[in-house]
Amino acid sequence: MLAITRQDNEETPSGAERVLTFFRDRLLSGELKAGDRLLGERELSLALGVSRPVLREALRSLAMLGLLDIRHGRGAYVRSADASVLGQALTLCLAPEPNILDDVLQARIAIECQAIRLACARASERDLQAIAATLDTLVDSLDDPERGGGADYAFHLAIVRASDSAALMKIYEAISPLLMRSHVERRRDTFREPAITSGLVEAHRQVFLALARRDPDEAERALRGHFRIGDELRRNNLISTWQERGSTP
Amino acid sequence: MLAITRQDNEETPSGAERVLTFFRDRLLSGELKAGDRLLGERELSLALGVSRPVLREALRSLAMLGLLDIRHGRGAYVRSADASVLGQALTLCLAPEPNILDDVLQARIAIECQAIRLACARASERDLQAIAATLDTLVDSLDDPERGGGADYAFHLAIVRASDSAALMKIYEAISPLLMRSHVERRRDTFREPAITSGLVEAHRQVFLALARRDPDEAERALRGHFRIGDELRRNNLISTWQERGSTP
DNA sequence: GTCCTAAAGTGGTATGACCACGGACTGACC
DNA sequence: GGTCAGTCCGTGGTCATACCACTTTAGGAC
Repeated sequence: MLAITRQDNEETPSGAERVLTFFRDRLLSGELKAGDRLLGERELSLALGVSRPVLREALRSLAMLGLLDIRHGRGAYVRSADASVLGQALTLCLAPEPNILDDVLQARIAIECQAIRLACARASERDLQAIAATLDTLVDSLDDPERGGGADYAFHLAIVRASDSAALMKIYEAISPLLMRSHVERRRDTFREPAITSGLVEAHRQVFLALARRDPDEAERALRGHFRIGDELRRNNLISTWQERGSTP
Repeated sequence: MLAITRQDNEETPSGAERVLTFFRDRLLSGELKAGDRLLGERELSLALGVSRPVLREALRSLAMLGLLDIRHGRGAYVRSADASVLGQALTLCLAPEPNILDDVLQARIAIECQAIRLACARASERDLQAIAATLDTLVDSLDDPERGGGADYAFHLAIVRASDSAALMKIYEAISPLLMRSHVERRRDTFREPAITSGLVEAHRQVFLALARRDPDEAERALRGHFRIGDELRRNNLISTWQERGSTP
């Protein structure tokens, strides 16, 4: 059901509902595909038998869900499925939860560990080359926190992409905004010392090698190890920060 | 950003935008919390300086995102974060993808495997008892496909819940609708013979025991084994179906 | 006290008009 | 002939107003 406010039993699908179901059906069935242009609001409202404000409410709602791209003076276009809406919805859903920025890492680990297993079986040579390229970028940008962070993300994203699973990819994109916020937040706690960064590269290399050898168990093990190390580093930094504060109140 | 159609640079936040950001901010900051009742549309439109149709567009959009519950004759209430919207958004995002009902199983495996690892560390005694209860239901409803399917889902859901990770839980709820469709679709391919069902119970029991022993590696191994067996069964059934069709065209 | 009814308040819809933006056509100018 | 400017048309964006449908509630009849 696209319409939220509805749970009654098949009465008269009041105007706005009709419009929503009308588009939902056509979007799900593929009759309306990305890039298609909708009729004008006036014609549509006439065709669907509703007033223009009602039609607009439905259209705006669909735009809010990221399904339509409505542009002033031009018209409404069907938008290609976009994970950004998912990310927004997830952010809003998880907003009231405590420690969500820590918790979202669990989802990240979940997706990536399964993705790398699939990637071991499905990754094409081009996928592997793409991942290797992100590794090169990672090495090149060790001293640049900004670029380095981007390369890090690109590496992990490339792995998920190599899994060739649309579901894993969409979910990963959906949690990406929260992942970014989490990453930014813990930048305050993590220092990139040379010893750490070199270890970081090595960890990524191990993950990549296991993947290139098409060894799922080893790849997942390496990946989990990589995550665990990062977690411990952050924890240690937090501890030492506390200790410093304790000694100099 | 809650508003999709906007990417320009800080011009005049046209009416509808103002309303959207107004509510988005108050929802994210917690100033508006679940259960709160909004002012009437007429008062709100007056207070925010927009016309009622515009105000309604924004309100309906928020309702579409599951953030508001608007009821005729009563008013608009802030809704507690609900994963059902996520599920709908995910369904619409994944609609154009081929074989999405198979692919969503990868996401399921990803979430559950990480969830059971966390559950090994975090599950309370009550969590374990809840999981055990679903196992009992599963055994009791072996001959009832309907109840059996429900018990099966309840078992896996209880594991995710025991992980005590809001993110994993929300995502699992989000993919649940697709999971259901997937389950229904492959009911046509899977026959529940006595030998299979007994094996099914045993597989679930092994998963539960490993979890109760708080052994993450073993628990994940058992869970992956359970998924793999189900996959192979389905594949074999498909093969035999094809062979039958081939022999009797 | 209980029940029914009517009024008030709420969201739902419709109409019509006007404004703002974008593109296309057409004309003049180079 | 090509290019640029202005105008016009179609589009979404907004507004005001009126009326309808549903829910609740308060008042009156019993």
